[in-house]
Amino acid sequence: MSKLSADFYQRDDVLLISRELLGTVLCTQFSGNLTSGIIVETEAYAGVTDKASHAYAGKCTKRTEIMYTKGGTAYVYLCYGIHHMFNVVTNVEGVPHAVLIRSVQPLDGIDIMLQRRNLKNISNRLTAGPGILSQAMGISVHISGQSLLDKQIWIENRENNIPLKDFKIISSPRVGVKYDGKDANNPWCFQVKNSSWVSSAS
DNA sequence: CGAATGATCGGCT
DNA sequence: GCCGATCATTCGA
Repeated sequence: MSKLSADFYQRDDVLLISRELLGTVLCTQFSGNLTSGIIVETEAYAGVTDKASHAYAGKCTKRTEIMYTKGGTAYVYLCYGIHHMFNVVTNVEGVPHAVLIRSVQPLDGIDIMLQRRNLKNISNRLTAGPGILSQAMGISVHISGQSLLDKQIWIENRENNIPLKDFKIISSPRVGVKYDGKDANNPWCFQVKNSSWVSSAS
C-alpha cells in the first residue's frame, strides 16, 4: 500500500483524478481512532468554468478559498446547515478544482463508524452519501485546509489488497445539479459499477 | 441587517 | 419512494 502523493493530486485533469480515486482507500485517524473506506463514488468540480462549482466565474470567499490552494488539500464545507461534505482539492495553487467524495465502502474501524453514526448494524446507510460518510469517518469542517499528505487524513492505494477487484466505472450526470445549460448534463459523477455502497443504490 | 439558497438525510407512508 | 426540516454562508439593500 502506498499513500497518494502530491504529484497525483496536482495534475491538470480533474476528471482523470476522479476516476483514479475510485478503488483507493480514504483513511482518517483522530484521537488514535483509525477508520478507512474504499472510495466507490466521486464527483468532479472543474473550477471557474463549472456552474455547479462554488468557484464558478472565479468566485472566492472565505469558505471557498481552500479550493484555490494546491492539490492534495482537504476541503470540507457545510451543506444544508448540517451535512459535512468532504472534497479533495486538485490541480495547482490558484486553480479551484475539486473532487467530491460521495460514498465509500467501510473497511477499518467499522465499530467506530457505527458508534459515530449511532447505528447498530452495518448497511449502506453507514457511509453511502457525502454527508454521512463524513460523519462516519469523523470528518467535519475543522479538517478543512488539512493536507492529505499528513497523518490525520489521507488516501492510499492498496492495489488488490481490498475486497474490490476488477471493477468497472460508470459515469452519470452529477447529483443535485439542476441548472440549465450544458454543464448540468456533464457526466461527471463516477461510481463503481454494481457496488451496493454507492449512494444511488437504495 | 434581513432574506434566499443549497454538491442532503432520515423518517414516515 | 417521497417529503420537508434545518442553518451556515452569501448577497443585496
